[in-house]
Amino acid sequence: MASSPPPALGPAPGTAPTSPSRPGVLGSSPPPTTRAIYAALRREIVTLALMPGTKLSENELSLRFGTSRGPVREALIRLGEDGLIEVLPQRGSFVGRLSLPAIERARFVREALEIAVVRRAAELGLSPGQGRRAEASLDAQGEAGIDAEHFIDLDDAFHAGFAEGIGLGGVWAIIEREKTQFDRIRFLSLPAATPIDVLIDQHRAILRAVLDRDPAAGERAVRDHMAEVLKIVSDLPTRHPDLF
Amino acid sequence: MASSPPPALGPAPGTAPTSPSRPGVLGSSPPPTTRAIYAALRREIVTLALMPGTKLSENELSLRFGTSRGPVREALIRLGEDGLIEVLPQRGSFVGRLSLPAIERARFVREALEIAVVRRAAELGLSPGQGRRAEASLDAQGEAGIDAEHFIDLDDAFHAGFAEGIGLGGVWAIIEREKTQFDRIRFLSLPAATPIDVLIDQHRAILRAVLDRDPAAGERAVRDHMAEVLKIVSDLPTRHPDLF
DNA sequence: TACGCAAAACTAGTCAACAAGTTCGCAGGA
DNA sequence: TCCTGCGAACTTGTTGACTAGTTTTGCGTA
Repeated sequence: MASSPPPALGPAPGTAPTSPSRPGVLGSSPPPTTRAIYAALRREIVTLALMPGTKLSENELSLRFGTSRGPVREALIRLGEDGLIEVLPQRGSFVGRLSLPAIERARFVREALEIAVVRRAAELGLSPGQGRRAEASLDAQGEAGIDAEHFIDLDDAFHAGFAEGIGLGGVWAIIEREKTQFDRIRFLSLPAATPIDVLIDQHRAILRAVLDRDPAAGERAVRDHMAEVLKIVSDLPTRHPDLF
Repeated sequence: MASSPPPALGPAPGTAPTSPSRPGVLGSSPPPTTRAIYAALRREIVTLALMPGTKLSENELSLRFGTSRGPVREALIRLGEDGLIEVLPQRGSFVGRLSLPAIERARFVREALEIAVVRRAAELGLSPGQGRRAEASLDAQGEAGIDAEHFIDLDDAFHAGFAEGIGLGGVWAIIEREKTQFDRIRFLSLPAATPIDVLIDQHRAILRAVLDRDPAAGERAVRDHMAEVLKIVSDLPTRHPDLF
């Protein structure tokens, strides 16, 4: 590898430099190679391009990405820390299967944190700029329409906005980490998912509560919104038993 | 290193096999070497045996633990993921400094999650066994008295009990992750800390609310309890400016 | 004495080879 | 046909050398 010209980063399907914002308070930027591998694999796992249970060989991956096993190994550690893969010593690394308890736990955590965030946002109020940006996001969400992946990005940004609005952007990083669990089922059940219009209405209700400075209404709106996930989940294990 | 008989794991001050329970839903047990190094360093950082800002050289550490740089490196990655160290490429790894925003964020997250947990515990009720164990923990806390480190263990177990009681033990893993931030300041200000009696009274209030099936009272009790941290924090940066 | 530059002594990042363990398949016998 | 056991082909874990970058040190010069 040191003798031949390195062909840069590999022929991964979706190697967009997605940056799921390190949760840590400290900078600690991983080296670009490890980071790129992490981002690529993470994306593929979340979008179910890599199905749960798939074997991930360090050797194969290092071949595919054109590096040695070292950086691949470090990326796998990070993914393991995120609960996305499972490393069985001397046996192999596997894409983590979906787990109903894990999904319920993620829902619980997200609900608790978003309620706290929205409540505080309603108490403190948003700056005019933040309010305007939230409104703009709502419009953009309506226009996104069919493009589900784009809508998801806007969705995330909308929610993250409240955490940043109260000066606790780091909280969104934690939510994002947990959210991964139902991002996977979201991609699994995109057709059957809740109509986007309904989601946007719920977003609108949350924003209105915050702008009205009404914490209780905000909490109710968030609870409604989070309940949507439950509807999607219920019959999933019977429809896709191999993924659980 | 390969020629001489490996002297097992090194002469670390506190190499007790502390197991801060991996948060991930999946098993993913790291290899014992990495895990031991991680546990030892984590303990030293949290107890301030390693002061914020201290340089951690991969070379030095590998020498100290009697391994190569590989496992050390992997342990450092995990610590970085926990926000306990900061690794600056080509410059060095450093024990993370304390940060008021990070501490406030941790407090916010813990409060939000514990409120949600205690509320649900109050709604669902505890099993007789769980109730008895919580009572027993209260007694033990009283007996722990001076032994601060032992009290902290009991404290954690008491709180974790509620999460497990509602079948969401994983939630405590997230709290524990965040809690690290004020574990460090707890060790910093042990003498000036809130008297243990007060803390036990607050614990008792939380448990009573849960046993009385009174979610609102539970939330108030948790809020009171979490407010203690704020009292400790306030004048810390002025007393220990070098740690921030 | 004070300044500037160059070399040496660090740092983490990467790599390829080796070690130890697990799994799978095939050959041979009952 | 079925069971047993050996071996080959995997897997991750560990190692020490090498690379590229940063910081520090100390010497030579003004």
